Amino acid sequence: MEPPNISEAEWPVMETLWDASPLTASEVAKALGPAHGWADNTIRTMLTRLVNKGAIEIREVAGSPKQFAPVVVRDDCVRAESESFLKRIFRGSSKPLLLHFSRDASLTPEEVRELKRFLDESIRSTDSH
Amino acid sequence: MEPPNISEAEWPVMETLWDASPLTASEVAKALGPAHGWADNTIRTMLTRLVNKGAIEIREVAGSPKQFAPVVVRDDCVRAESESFLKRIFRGSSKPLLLHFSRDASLTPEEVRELKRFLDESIRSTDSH
DNA sequence: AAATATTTTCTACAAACGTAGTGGACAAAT
DNA sequence: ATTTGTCCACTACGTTTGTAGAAAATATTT
Repeated sequence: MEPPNISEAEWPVMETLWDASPLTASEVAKALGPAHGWADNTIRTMLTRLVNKGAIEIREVAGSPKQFAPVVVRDDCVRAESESFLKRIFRGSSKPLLLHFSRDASLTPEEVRELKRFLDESIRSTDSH
Repeated sequence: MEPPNISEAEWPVMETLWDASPLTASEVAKALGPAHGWADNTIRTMLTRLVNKGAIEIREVAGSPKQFAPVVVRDDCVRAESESFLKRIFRGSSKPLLLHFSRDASLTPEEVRELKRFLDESIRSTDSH
């Protein structure tokens, strides 16, 4: 099950549902807050489209508003988007990507330590033979 | 000058021109090769649209096919896309992004060293005062 | 010049996106 | 029950994207 394409505007909606679900449409709207300046109906439209895409599903609850919950796992969507991004913008090559994002990362020293550990591990697992 | 939005399909065209320019439409088509399976006219349409977006420009040459050349700098486009990607998919937070892409990066030990240097620098530039 | 190949300009058209309005259905409050 | 508020199903509509055909304008070859 390839995760469906989630459009730019749809991402915040998905994030909301990944953070907490199931939620009714108005709960989603409340969670998103006024920051986006979206009319309620806009959010409902996005929810409908996400249902059609198979990204989320409806939970019918007798006598009360419908609820929505993710079907696709966030991690899968992140992976898919990341892969496509890597290919498209960095020609599929991780190193330049990592360099790019390292430059402006403004991480704390602990975060840097953690990352370096990861990098070391990625070597070890690579040159196994 | 904010770089204009370059769509998914348009990126390979831009890359071609960033690699070598100016090129005529058919040179672009040749450079792209048959891999994409695009009709020539498709490529021409993309070129026209990129001109309209201000991403590339036409160099008129009397008595021979028009040539196209980038107006926007690759690095600016990469930066813009990267920022939007970081915000959208990783909630603006570099660390998870770096972790994600480190995992499957399969870098050589030298590359890892280089990256670590960059990470260290990003600390230093942060706590400067 | 006539025929042929190439280039360029227009037009097309469906799917996806961003953004929402309308109007009916249903539930809650008076 | 009537009003009022909420929810939801439909419809709308301009833009961007992916993909290209048709036809006119030019250039090239014979």
